Amino acid sequence: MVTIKDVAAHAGVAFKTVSRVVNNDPTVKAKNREKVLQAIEELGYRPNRAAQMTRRKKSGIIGFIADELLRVPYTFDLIRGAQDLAWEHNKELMVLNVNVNKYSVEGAINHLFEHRVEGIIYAAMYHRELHLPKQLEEVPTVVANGYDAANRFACIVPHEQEAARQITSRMLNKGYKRIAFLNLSNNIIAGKQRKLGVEQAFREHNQADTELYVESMIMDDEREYSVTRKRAADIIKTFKPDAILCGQDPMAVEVYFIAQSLGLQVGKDIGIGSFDDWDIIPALLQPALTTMALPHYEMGQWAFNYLQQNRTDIVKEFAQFTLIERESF
Amino acid sequence: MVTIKDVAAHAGVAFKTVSRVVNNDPTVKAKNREKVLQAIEELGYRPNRAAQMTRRKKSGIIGFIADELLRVPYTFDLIRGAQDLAWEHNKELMVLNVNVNKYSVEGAINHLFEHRVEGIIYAAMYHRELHLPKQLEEVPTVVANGYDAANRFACIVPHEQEAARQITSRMLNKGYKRIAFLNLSNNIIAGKQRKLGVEQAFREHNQADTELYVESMIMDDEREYSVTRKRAADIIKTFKPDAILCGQDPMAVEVYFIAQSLGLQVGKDIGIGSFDDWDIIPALLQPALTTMALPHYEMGQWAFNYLQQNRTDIVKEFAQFTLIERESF
DNA sequence: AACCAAAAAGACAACGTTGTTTATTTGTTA
DNA sequence: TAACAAATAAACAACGTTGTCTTTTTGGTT
Repeated sequence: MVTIKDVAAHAGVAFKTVSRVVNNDPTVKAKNREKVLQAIEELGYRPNRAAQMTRRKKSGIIGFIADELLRVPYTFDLIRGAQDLAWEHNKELMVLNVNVNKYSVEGAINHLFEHRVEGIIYAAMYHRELHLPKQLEEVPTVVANGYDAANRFACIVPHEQEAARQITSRMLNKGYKRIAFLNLSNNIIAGKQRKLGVEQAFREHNQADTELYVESMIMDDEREYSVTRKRAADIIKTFKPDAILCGQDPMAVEVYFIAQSLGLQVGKDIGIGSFDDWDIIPALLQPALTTMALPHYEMGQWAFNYLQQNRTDIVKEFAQFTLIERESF
Repeated sequence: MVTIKDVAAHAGVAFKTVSRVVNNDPTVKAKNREKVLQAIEELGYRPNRAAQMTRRKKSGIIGFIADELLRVPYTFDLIRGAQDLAWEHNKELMVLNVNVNKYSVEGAINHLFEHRVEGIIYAAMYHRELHLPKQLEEVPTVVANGYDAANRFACIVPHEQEAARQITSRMLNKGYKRIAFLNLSNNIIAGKQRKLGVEQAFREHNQADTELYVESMIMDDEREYSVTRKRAADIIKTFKPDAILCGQDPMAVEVYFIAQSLGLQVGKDIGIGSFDDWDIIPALLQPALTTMALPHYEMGQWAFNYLQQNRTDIVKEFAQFTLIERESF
């Protein structure tokens, strides 16, 4: 590979002068700068980051640990959010996809430490409490889409309750009166907090809580989908809601099928809303599904910025969902 | 940060001895090795990769350029496939997500070159011909899920035709006789080649081609979904197929809705098959959708192995889809 | 105990940069 | 034109490793 010395020889200057040009040091005369730039061009010189790192004692690398199963499609936006900013700041994001069965989180951290990362973003697949290894305390760390159980690190999580309040409020404003909320499991944070948000909206609208039906459902497993569908059908038949709020878009798919089977036209006979903005699902449904989009991209950005600004305050930041209005209610 | 010299001082040996221990050099006496290992443990020493890189003149980093829109959920498996192997070989994967609007491919390549990557995996979002920058010729490069228009690099692509042949053959074997193939656009490779595969299966089964109806549809845009759905309904009514093969799983969702609206029970009154194994969609549908899974993980692995083995042969490898049998036909 | 070969450990240079110190060139003023 | 300060360029050390060469230690043989 071409080194700074090759460029210097080619341009007929000291190699330190080349270094100055590369680093935009203003104390290089225009004529020499020109010569050097031309030599760089001709030889195709590119600075060696590893050498820069050793000398500067800064890596310019931010570690990104992607918690276990980054299968949920939109979580990739977490990476994109961080990476787009990293690019702007001329830093590298080193993404390690941690699979509990294969390489442990500790292993990933070790890797990153060997690269002398300037900080670590730990991103969880879904909003949850995390028990993070002590090692992470050695380097600035920020958690995205989850929070540290021991409250050692700053974090950003989706504002579940507010999102639920907003979409429910929107439904009530549109005139829907009787809402069935097919919530996620009550064992996970999203389920717990969204329920609070829905109830809050009902209170704020002075809506009788008898007009609200909440049931928690599990949709973690393929085998449970048909159970979900049957149960949802029962609820529609017995509670007779004029709108259904689904805990996540995949559940909305089930509800659309039920609605069709019952001869109910979504958006007309029954309103449907949801959470996530899961990949192409909302657009695929007809009418297209109105849903609260998870703020993954924003969380990725926030996490990067937190590190970039050398912050050390242990905050818990809430990221706002975005209401994506389509035609389902 | 703790350096090799700190460890040496702590253990009371020359720093070179520490280096030997770290690199498993057998010419270190057990007693010294013990002392060094203990010092490493006590001080929490971790080798500095950047320093190793400069001295060894090898980076141990493989670049991974993720073509524009890695939004399609399962394409993340390409990264996983490569990264899992990288991990095994104690190498780092440096993933750059290239967005045509923001940073160009050239910019990404420059970044990677500055890190002195030992090779580059260029992964396309969907199977297509690529016009890759000349710069890539400077370093071992392999293309995944696409191929270089100028045939300068080895590549691996999904075996579209064979996949189509297999699933069609499976349908015919199961007794379906009259198949409507709602193909992807004929302008893209997957569309073109899958059509060939379907036709091949028909020939191999001595099935009259009048029993096959093929129509290419575009599903690139939300606004086209309802068009797709209407057109598909027409085809079912006029061609009266006993099975429908969909060009991609999202299209199958549309077809399920149509089937339900026509009172047809999927898997009984009409068989449905598809391509992609797109995220949770196949499992979400009821009955669950039988589909040909795209071999993204395998392509990622193959690409890494190609580089790892220092191959230079310009091959075009075909990756086999996997038939995921569920209950839709 | 002296010798010697083999094993082990140490010393020192090198990798490609940048930081710091020193030397040279340039331009201005007397 | 001599003097001098400021601007520019060069020289050299340093970053944390590993490669190479040299020295020391070890243990077996005479």
